[in-house]
Amino acid sequence: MSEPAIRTREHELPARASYLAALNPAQLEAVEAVDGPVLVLAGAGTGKTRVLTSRLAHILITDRAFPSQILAVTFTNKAAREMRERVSHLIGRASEGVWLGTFHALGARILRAHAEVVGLTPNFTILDTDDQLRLVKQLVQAAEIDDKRWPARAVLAVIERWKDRGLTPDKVSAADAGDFAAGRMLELYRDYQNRLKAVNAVDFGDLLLHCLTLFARKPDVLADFQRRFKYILVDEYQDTNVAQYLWLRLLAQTHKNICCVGDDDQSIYSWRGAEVGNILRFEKDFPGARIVRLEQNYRSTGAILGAASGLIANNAGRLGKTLWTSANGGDKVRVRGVWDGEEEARFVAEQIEAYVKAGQSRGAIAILVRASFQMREFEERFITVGIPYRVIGGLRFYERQEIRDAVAYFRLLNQTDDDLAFERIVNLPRRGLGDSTLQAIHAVGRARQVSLYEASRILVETDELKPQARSSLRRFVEDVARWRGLAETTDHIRLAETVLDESGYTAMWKADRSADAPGRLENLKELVTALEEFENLGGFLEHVSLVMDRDETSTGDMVSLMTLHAAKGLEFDTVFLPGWEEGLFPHQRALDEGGAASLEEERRLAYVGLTRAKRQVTVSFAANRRVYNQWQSNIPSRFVSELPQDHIEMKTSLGLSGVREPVAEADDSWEGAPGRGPGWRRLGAARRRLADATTIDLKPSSVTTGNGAARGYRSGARVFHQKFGYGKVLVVEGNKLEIAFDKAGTKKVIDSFVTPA
DNA sequence: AGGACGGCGTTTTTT
DNA sequence: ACGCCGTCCT
Repeated sequence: MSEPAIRTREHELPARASYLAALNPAQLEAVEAVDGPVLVLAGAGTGKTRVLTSRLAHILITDRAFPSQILAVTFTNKAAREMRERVSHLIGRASEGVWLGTFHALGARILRAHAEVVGLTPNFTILDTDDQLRLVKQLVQAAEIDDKRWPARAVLAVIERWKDRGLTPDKVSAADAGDFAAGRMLELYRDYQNRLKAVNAVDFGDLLLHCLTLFARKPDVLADFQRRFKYILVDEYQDTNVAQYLWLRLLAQTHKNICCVGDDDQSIYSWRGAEVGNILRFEKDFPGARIVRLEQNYRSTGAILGAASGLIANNAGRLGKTLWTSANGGDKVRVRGVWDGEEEARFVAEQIEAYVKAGQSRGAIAILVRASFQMREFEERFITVGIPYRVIGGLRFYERQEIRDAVAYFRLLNQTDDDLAFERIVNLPRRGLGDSTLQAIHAVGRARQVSLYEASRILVETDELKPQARSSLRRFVEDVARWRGLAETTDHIRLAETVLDESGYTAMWKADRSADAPGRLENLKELVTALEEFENLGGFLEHVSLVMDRDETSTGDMVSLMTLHAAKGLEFDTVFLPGWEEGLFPHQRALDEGGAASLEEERRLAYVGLTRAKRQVTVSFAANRRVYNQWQSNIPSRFVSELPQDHIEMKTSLGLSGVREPVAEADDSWEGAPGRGPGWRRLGAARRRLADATTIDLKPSSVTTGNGAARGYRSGARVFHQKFGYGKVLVVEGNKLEIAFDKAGTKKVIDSFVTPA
């Protein structure tokens, strides 16, 4: 330790000893090097979270700083939560007071305290993507730019990339702007920022960008923070964008005790502004920085590590790490070629059944795909044979339509200036306030320079609107006013219930006959329940837009299905990596648009996939795949041939060009599926295979999965299925049902997956 | 205001 | 093929 005068309270010594004793030499170095800048290059599975949490705990336990003098930044709420829990565990009490959170949550906290400096009030709204897009679309149209050629999505993407780079409109150069949006991109960016300010709102990028502006405008405020944060810790440093990097660099200037943990080989988010360059230039920015490499992997077998290392070695410009493990050997990475996507799904399902039969828990198995459309084939297969699974990723709670609608009501009550919220709900449920009414409101708003809500109040006092629209709008305005009044006397939970009820919003979903309406009502209930943890609507709104993430606590022993991106940071005993075909993985679009750099990012993605596995990996590729309902032939991914021979075991058959393997007998190509169907090498063309697909039936063993004693469904019965919604039973075959779903078409399903409707 | 029809896009996604 | 969006029609 560099400072000898560290005093440690007696009673904490044992704890201290134990948490340090649990570290390997490199980890210990990273934890104990608390003073001065440190970059920890942490390979996959080398215990980076342990290092971060131990380091934070170490700073607290050795009394180097008060909790409030520590800034610990993560990218996701999940990571923040985990870090808080683990630190609490290490120090034996709650880690309260530490500035621990995501970049955006911490940015918001700083910004709310000084909102006026950037022209906002402290109760500013944080917009979601929906709002952003609607706003941009309005601006593009107002500027009379062809929105077919320059869709809002693309315009917004440019704005966000600028924000990622820390560029406010005045910092964007003409060259940067280019001829995008008919050369008026910069103008649009300005308009966008002005509109946000006018409605007292920010987007996610602003949470950091406005901080930078604040720091530049108020050196004293910056100096306060710089002095306050004696120690800074950053997780997933390879994912930081320029704005985040600048934010960190500024805050670290006084004490320079910044510790960034990252892995350049796991940088997979450049497409949303992440700069691997940040990690590569760390030493330059923080002279004298100490670099610690964590190279001992505690997760995977030697075979898996060997395969992954061999693959990633094909990338240039790495900082370079040599992962090693004491768990040498292990099963080789299995590589399987199959005929088409359906067969791939069937193969994976059979393998999973075999693993489960052999005693493996389903929760320890994951299928990691490149693109989410690949999931469908697996889901269908799993449903058919009754393998319980869960999809990780997808819609977050806040992104659900009904939640956004409800939140828009709350936002309007919180701040009547929130025009975007107003627009969203003024006619939801339908109140007969259509385009013409909305236009009239907009006109008044523009003329008087007031919010849409204010404009509506003015408008209902005139006779400009037709009587019907006028009374309807008056009713809405009065409702909002009443609810706002109610907020003075009632708690926010009652208020929320009242609003959702009196607005007719709940009734709207109750009247909806579609399959997902009951679920939406459930979600609304959950939303109200979530309110209980907050003192007021404002705090709740912050939480809902910044913190509340998807509900992934669904219980049960289930196989996980997710994209490779969603898998970062997770680990499983057994991992399936399907779809390793040129064009899909690496994805054609990455190859077309990003050149060599994108190919390397795809390769890192493959590396991330492989290193998720502790014990077994199965890579697979299909010769044919239906893409947008057209059959497409593919060759195996170049990544397949980049896997070192010694660590893989490949089985495939004739007909897959680009594979150097000898022809294997069809039957022994398939472990766990002896004697199944004719090997496809004997089939001529895709057409024949198509005909064949319907004749290959379920293996009897497959059908017994699930808890499926006969449930006595009869044909004609109405049933409900978690994923497919309502439907009618057509055929009953043992515990297999053929069901015509109202929305999802006709499917075969195991009876235990449906309930009587 | 709301349903019907046609055109388009269709990698990855946190906050 | 499909679903979403925008436009057009009733």
